[in-house]
Amino acid sequence: MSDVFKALADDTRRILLDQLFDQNGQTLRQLTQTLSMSRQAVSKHLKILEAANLITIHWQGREKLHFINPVPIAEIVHRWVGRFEEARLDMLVDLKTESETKEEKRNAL
Amino acid sequence: MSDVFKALADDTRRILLDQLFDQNGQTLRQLTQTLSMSRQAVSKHLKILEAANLITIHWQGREKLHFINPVPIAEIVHRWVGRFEEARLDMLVDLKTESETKEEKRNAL
DNA sequence: GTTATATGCAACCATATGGTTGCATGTCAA
DNA sequence: TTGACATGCAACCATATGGTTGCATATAAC
Repeated sequence: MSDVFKALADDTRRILLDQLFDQNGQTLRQLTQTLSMSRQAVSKHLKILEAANLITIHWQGREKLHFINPVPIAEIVHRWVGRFEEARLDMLVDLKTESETKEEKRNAL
Repeated sequence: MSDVFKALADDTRRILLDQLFDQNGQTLRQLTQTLSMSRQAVSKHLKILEAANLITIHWQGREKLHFINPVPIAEIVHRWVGRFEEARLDMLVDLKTESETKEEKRNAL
């Protein structure tokens, strides 16, 4: 869970996911081409994405194919979105009662 | 956008958001109490959350109150969830056609 | 079989990150 | 006004992170 957030925190790794959303199953070499960094750097990023279960690897001869694995993140992020959604609704109430006291405000959510 | 992901990547900061989901508008001192680290460390984390627009600050005398700001993240994360949802549906197709060729597989998503 | 291609592994490096401590400042309360 | 309390600021430190390069290995192509 922590791994997923950490994996998503890096710009390069989000770009890599973008790449795979665009065309799934690309090789390391392919994914490297659009980025301005070494193959090894990209490989490290992909390893982190794999460890976070955001992508899966399929070997085909000497080529390493990368596929998006959307299952685990969906639930996790959903949980967080859900909580922020609730908070958003409650915030509307918050705005309406701008003049309330500190104690009341503390208990608003 | 990048800031939001980076802010969420840290365990302590997610705990802090948890704290605020539990009781909104807590002071720095209050938020520090449950964590086993210095007030200054917590203050830094809160600064990062504020910079990412995930919380907002209200000063009340010498006390700094922290409130969750759910608006910006909701949209951003929604975008990502949406894409992963799409990918999840497509992956079902993927699984069904396990025996397809590499080229076909590359174009599956 | 030889050469080119796709990748892994390991050492190394600069900077970012998450924490600390010490001191300064502003506000509340006696 | 004096003291306690809530916070900020700055320097400092250890480790994590994101990148590099050089070399090794396995597969494909000629």
